[in-house]
Amino acid sequence: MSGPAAPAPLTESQPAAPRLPASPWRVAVPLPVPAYDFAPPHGWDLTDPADSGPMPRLAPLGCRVLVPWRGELVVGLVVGEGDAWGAHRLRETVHVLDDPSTPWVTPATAQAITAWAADAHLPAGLVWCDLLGVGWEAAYAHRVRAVPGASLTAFGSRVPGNEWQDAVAFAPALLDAIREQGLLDEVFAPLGRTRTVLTARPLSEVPPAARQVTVLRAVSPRPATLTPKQLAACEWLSAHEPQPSLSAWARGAGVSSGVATGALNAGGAVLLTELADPPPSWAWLREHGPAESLSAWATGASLSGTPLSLTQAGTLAARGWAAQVQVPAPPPAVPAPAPLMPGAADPDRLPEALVWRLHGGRAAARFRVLAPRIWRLLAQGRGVLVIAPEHATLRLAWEGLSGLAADAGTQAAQLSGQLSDVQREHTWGQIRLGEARLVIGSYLALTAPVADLALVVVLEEGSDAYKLPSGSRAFVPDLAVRVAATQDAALALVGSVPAVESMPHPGAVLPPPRLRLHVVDYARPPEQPEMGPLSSVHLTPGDLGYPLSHDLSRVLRQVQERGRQAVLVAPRRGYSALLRCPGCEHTPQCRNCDVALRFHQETRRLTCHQCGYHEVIPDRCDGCGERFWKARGPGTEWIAQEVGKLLPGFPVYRLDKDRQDDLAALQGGEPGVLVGTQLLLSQPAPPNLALIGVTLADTWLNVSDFRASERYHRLLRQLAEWHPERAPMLVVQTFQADHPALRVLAEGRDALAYPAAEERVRQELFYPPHARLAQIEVTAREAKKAMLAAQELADALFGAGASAQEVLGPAPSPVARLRGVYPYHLMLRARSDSRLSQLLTVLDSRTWKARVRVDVHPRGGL
DNA sequence: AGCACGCCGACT
DNA sequence: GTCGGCGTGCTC
Repeated sequence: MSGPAAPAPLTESQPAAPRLPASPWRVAVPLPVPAYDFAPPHGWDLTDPADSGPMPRLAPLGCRVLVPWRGELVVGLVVGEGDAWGAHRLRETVHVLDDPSTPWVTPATAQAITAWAADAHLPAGLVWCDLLGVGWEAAYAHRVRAVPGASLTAFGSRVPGNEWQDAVAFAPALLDAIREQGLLDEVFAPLGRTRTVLTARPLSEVPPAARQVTVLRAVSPRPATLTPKQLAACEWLSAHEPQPSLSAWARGAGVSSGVATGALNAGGAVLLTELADPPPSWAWLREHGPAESLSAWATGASLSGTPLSLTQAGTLAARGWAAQVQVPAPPPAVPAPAPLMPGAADPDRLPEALVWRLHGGRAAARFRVLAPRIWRLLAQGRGVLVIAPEHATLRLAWEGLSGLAADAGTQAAQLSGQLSDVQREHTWGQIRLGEARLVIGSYLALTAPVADLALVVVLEEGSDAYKLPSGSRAFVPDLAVRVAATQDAALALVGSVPAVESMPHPGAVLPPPRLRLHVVDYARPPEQPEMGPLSSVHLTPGDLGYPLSHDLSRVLRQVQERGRQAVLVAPRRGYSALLRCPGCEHTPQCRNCDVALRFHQETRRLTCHQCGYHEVIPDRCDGCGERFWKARGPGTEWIAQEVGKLLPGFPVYRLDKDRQDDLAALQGGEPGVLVGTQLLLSQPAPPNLALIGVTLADTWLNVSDFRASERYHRLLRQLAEWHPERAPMLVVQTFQADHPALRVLAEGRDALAYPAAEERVRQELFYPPHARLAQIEVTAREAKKAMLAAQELADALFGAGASAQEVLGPAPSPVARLRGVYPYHLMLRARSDSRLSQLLTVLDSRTWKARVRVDVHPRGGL
């Protein structure tokens, strides 16, 4: 390849020593397909400036490349070396986008993620598409020509010639056909980010037509034929010339326009075409410009005393006084680091193990303990990556840690979906060039090319938010383990409470935050359940009060009296979990899924929380024609309504997926009650918080998932440390007041108590961390088809030597029908990752009669 | 994922 | 006679 702008890694070929051919490259494209092999670009193995021996150049691992894909060029990531050249004739990589000395992704990370994808039996492209959030959209100028001496007439009439031409002039498929024959020369040049601005065009470049004006000037000597009035007008004109128009002249001279016309016709004045003075707004733009837009020009000029309307600005620009030019865009604004905390250089008392944990206390306290370690590593010139599961944790981490970077001689960079694409791209560049060595972000930061990575911190490693909802269903902490291990970096698990899986690692624990806990035990009411009014019938066990117990109501009234703040956590959004006919017990169901429809009172709708299907509330019961419904299982709407009845006149706010009230007053310290779902924890705690109520804790336990109680315990711990200083009263209403996940809090035990107990249970039951799980999901439109395919799969597994302990199921999904399909689940349970991967190879042994999907390390029932 | 190919029901 | 449903297969 040659040309004016040869791409970075390619130089003119030198007289080559005998060389082995380079291996193919394995390239992941952002599609749910495996990584495919491509040949290196033409000439790649001939031209390594750094090396003269008979070795092929290595694959540019972690670099982005352009590869031909279905007749077009797509961005791919080099994730490994391909198999030795097989029978398949490989297409060539067209271009390497990144300089191999600063790859887009750290080569070790590229391998770690790809290896995980292989172990999970997922296509590499699917995993990379999920995890690499920035870089797939490369902006480049692309020019083509025919290879010198080649004739492209066989490809048609509109084909590249011998001169370089912009590739957009040709159909991608045509170019690819020529490319495949080796007859296309191509050059690529990266395009920087630009913006369009308005500048004042230099006078010499303003079109002459724009500058010319017709003006009136007096003629001297004055013709003798002028009337007295015409003469006076001409005298005035000679003192005030040039005049732009007859009417302006007449007005100025104080005569009628007839007199002026007459004077002109009599030869007392002439119309001349002259070069005008540039308009003042042009001069303004030349001095103060460039302007971002027409309106910016108009307002800017007007503000500094040069009146300019938007239409005038438009006219001037159209006539050529201003030009639109592309200028390099300035770097986007990125989040500012927090001020430096004191104590960063304090002694570091944290474990030195390869994997360790730090839990308990409050977030700020954990970051204070963590800071000396991070500071030390940064000061040594190494890199640190901090991963948070959601925005609230990310914000706290940024506040608590980002200040360390400046003091340790580097920068902190934030990477999350909160930022714009442009911001993320800019930040990625800073990280890639080693300018920012402290990276704090969401899962999108996991593949960031952090220089000399020494430590990966996973915050709240047990959080379900780490389970990616999209195709790969990856659990981010699993990948963080791999990323850290391949780079010999340590892994720290830091959060309010350790995941049960973290317990085997060494660690530190901070004392639990102060807690005032009150448990309302619904299971121990006086005998004789008593029938109440409609909204509080069956579920009311005795007279404890439902859904707000008398105890909770009493504290809520105190909150109102004292002008404080309270938060109520409801287990679901909407008004109620379901509607039931009091006559025949019929419950409206979703038409696509086997679940009851949720009742939303505000929209008067029944909605499926699985698939989004909704309908208006039926007038009468399908089964018996009854006209009234009974609501069961209170949600946020119901709770908020009860609070409104209990505390008349007291502000009630709501926060869930359906409704996000403006919480400015509450965050400013004004009194009120906030009712919401778990989404509440994504907000800072209101400053005057005196009470947190959990309206029905049992909902977190009634989930068919072995992690349900762990999740419930984590929720309680997070609520307990939510407020950064205070210890609000935590009121938990439950039918299971003796549940150990709750009891350890009541007993003031530390963050390890419950996970440690749970780990012992898991050991007996052969569950994580003592086993590795993978769920195989088999789905089909007919239940029987899915069931039979799942059974065949199970038989194949047993045939391949799986034991009865290793294969659980198949069983229908907890929701038997979802979005119109029937999922069946098969759980694999192995001693080790390698055994699990070995069992999973059975999936690839043949094709199955239903859709099969693997979820390694599944979490959550639904 | 997208896009082709391919085989069976309701219509200009 | 065709248009169009989505099942299956392929992408280096």
